[in-house]
Amino acid sequence: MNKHCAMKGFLSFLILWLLNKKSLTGAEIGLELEKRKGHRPSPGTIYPVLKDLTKKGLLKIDIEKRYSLTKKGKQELDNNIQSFLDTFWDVDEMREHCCCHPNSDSNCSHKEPTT
Amino acid sequence: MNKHCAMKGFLSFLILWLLNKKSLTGAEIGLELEKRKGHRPSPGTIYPVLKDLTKKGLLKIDIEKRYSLTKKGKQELDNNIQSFLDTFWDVDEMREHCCCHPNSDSNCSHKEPTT
DNA sequence: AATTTTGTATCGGTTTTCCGATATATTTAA
DNA sequence: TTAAATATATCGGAAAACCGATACAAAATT
Repeated sequence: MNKHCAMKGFLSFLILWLLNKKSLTGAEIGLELEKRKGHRPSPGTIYPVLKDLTKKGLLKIDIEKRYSLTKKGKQELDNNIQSFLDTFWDVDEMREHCCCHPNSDSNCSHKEPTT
Repeated sequence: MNKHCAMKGFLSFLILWLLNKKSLTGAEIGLELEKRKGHRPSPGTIYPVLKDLTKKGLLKIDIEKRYSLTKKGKQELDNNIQSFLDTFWDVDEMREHCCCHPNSDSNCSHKEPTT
C-alpha cells in the first residue's frame, strides 16, 4: 500500500525514462527535453540532476560522458513508473479530452496533421 | 514551439483534472488524491493550492464549499493536458514496461538475477 | 446545550526544483 | 598551436511545492 513518495517533480523521472531507452550525454538529454517540454532546461538544471542521480547510484557515466541507468536506476524507474501510472491511470481520458475539446485549439504536437 | 512553462508539479494539475470530472470539497479531494498517490496530502497542502487556484480565477467555490472549474480553469486544464501529453507522449511504453496492474499489489518484477 | 468529531483554512518554515552566472574541459576551426 | 565554439560542471540563490502545527467553523453525538 505504501508507495513511498516517488515522483516529486518530472525532471528526474523523465531523465530516467529517457536513459532507459538509450544512453545519452548531458547535451543530448537537453535536446530531448526540449522536444518534449517545448523549452530546453539550462545546463544548471540538467547537470545537477545528473550528478544527484549518479550520487544516488541510479546512473553511471561512461568514458564518452554518456549517462545510463544502473541496475538500481532501473528499479527506481520501475517504481516511479508504477507511481506515475497509479496516479494517472485515466490518462486516456486526457487524450480524448485534449484533441477533441471544442474550446481548445487542439494542436497537440504529436497529433497527425489533418489535411 | 513555445509552450509556456506549464506543469510545474503535479498537485495543481491533478486537482484541476479531478474537478473537471466532478465538483468536490477539500476533504473529498484529499480522499481522491490518497487513492491515486497512495497517501493523503495534508490539509496544509491542499487548501493553499485551492486558495491559489481560486485567486487565479481557475476555481470557484459554491455555498456547500464544493470547488469546481471556472471557464478559465477549463482552458488552463486544456493547456496543461496538452503539455502533459506532449511530454509523456510515450506513456503507453511505460504501461508495457511495467507489467503490473494499477490496483494490484503484485510486484513489478523485471528484476534480473543478481550477478 | 455541551462535547466530540470532522472539515476548512492559515501560517511559518523546510525541502526540492530549477535557473542564471560562471568556470572549466573538450572539441573544432584557423 | 592558438583561438573559437561547444559541452560539462559548479555554485548561490529564487521560486515553488509541500507539510506540521495550529486555529476556527460546522456537524454530529451525547
